[in-house]
Amino acid sequence: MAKRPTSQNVADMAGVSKWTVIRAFTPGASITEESRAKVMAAAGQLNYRPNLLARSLATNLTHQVAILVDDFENPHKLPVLERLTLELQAEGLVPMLVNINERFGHVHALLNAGQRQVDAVILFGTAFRNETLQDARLEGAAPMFVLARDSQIPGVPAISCDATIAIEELCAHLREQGYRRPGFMAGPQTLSTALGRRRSFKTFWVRHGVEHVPELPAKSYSMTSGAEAVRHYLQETSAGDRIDVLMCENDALALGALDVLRSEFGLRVPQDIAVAGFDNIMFADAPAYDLTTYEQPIEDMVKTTIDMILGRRERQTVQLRGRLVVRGSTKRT
Amino acid sequence: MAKRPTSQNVADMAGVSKWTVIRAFTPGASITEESRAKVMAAAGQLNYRPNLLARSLATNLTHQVAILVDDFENPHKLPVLERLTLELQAEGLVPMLVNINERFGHVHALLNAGQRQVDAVILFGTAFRNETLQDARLEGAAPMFVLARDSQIPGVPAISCDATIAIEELCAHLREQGYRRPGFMAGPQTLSTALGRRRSFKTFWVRHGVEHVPELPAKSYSMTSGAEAVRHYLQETSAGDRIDVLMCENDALALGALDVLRSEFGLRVPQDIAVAGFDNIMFADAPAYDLTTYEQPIEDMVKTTIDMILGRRERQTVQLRGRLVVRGSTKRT
DNA sequence: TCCACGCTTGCTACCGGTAGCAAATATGGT
DNA sequence: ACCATATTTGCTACCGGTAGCAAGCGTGGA
Repeated sequence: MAKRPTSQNVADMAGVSKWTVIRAFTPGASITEESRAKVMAAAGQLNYRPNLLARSLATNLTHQVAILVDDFENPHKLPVLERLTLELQAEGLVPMLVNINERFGHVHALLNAGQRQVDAVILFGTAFRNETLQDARLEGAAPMFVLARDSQIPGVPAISCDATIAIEELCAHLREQGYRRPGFMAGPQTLSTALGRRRSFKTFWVRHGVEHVPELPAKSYSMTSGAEAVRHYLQETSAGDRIDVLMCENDALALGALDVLRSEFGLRVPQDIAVAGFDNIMFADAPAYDLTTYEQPIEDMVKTTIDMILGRRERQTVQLRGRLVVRGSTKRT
Repeated sequence: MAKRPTSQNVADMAGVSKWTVIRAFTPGASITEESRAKVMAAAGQLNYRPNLLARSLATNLTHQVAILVDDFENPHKLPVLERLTLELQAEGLVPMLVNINERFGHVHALLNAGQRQVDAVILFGTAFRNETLQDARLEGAAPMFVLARDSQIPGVPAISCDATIAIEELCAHLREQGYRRPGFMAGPQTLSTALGRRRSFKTFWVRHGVEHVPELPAKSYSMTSGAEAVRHYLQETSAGDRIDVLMCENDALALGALDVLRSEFGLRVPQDIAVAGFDNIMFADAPAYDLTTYEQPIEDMVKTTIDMILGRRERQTVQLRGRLVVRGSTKRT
């Protein structure tokens, strides 16, 4: 394969120095129209475009942003990734997608991103331990931003959906519909950065006189875990003691639960039991599910994150307001 | 923020030259255990790691691979992206995710990837015109690979699921179940690279004496388009003339169709009409859908692509065999 | 006519590595 | 002890740009 032409090649052809070539490609640089035309003609012939790698090395700016993701099971990731890539690209930033898993952990990924000199790292909904991000080796690495999750780490801003408001709105709706025996399905609790949804949920019901809120623990944030969790709960609980509304930490769990409630236990939703989720994934809207849920302000979150990355906004944790989406799975009437 | 240390900084601290520092970090380089230890001690102190940008510039290898995606509506993208990122990372390659859309087309993306000196570009299921990829400006750009789609472009290998075998297997199953009035729901046909699924489907039924195979055109590969397409078909067709099995070009279309068949027209699946899809997305397995479908050999496709990128396998178009997944939506018995 | 000034162009030094040659040092055989 | 050979280390040149200074050039005013 032919080697890519460099500014020097273009310069030779146009009969100018390589710096003049560079200037022709630098907006606002000092160059005559005549030289620019000569350069552009030669560049067009040779099919020249500046090497961004070399530019990055010299300017110490790569315009690359790493996005760390660890849960590809959740369909919610897709629309956020779409938005994130779209908006990053609109700002001339290039998204680097990093798959976090057992073999490729946060520290590994962050060190790697650092070596590649990325301008910023977005931890998109990944489950991390606070200590991990405070690893000494990460000193002086690229600035980090936590998206769609909490973060207690000083200096690492989190941009997420305001869980307190969200859960208040959701619960107010559930109470209004007459539900009084709430249960909560929670994802893995091993991480200190667990979402505040569970806490807000309990707080609401305690305030309204419901002391005991059963918890259905799920192994992961997936449909199958949601199915398992509700199956286990129903097998262990007598019909009389059963909850009448199940709030799930996200839609994936909720949809898994819904399937089991209906197809395995023959329960009617929402007559026998209501179900609500969080995220408003595409399938929540399908007639087969018709799930009440809460939509995160994706666009707002993404734009806020990018504004912080570009320094157009103060880098600090913010919680943005989402939107309640009421559907059939919680409408008793 | 403190500037990252360079090999020179480490060298000064360890009392050696910067080249010795580099050698300490180069596997198999000629260096004494003693020097390496000195260097590593200093490097540890300073928290030094080689700058991969500089390395890439010098070696003309970035170990970056661009992945072009244009349809984030399809849930099938997620598991493939997971696998792709996982396997790329396992080979020390970094995935760059590029969102292709109206504002950011193929040529733009390819030129950009070229400027960033990526080692390869993967067109993952994107809808492109042949002429686009033959744009003169793309001369000498990074090698391209088409994943999960056909490609007629010479020099651009496509790695996809063998549609002929897949459709043969699917149709054989449908015929065996007694279905004799097949219909096909096709995605947008504007592109010359349309999938071969439709052709194979017609071929099968013509061979088995079914001359007329109605076609249900969908505007895009999404659930809502699938819903629309089937809605339109049922409104236009009298009950007697109706098909008894609907094959959809992918699962997203199939699930949208299923929802409409059941909830809007009160049809029973598979008794009144059977439905089959393609891709085996997560929700195809849900009790609410229980969709018969065909699973693409994701792992095999991804590994083959990477082998070609790394030059471990000849760069040529291959079609790999997937797996038929029979579920309730086509089981009459 | 001459010089001051502004715009344009070319230059050196640099970003942080790699490649491969040459010098310095270590090892071994006789 | 001494030289041949192998290993280790340092060096120059380079990858393809950027930054900012200095020289070249053209123009206008005195």
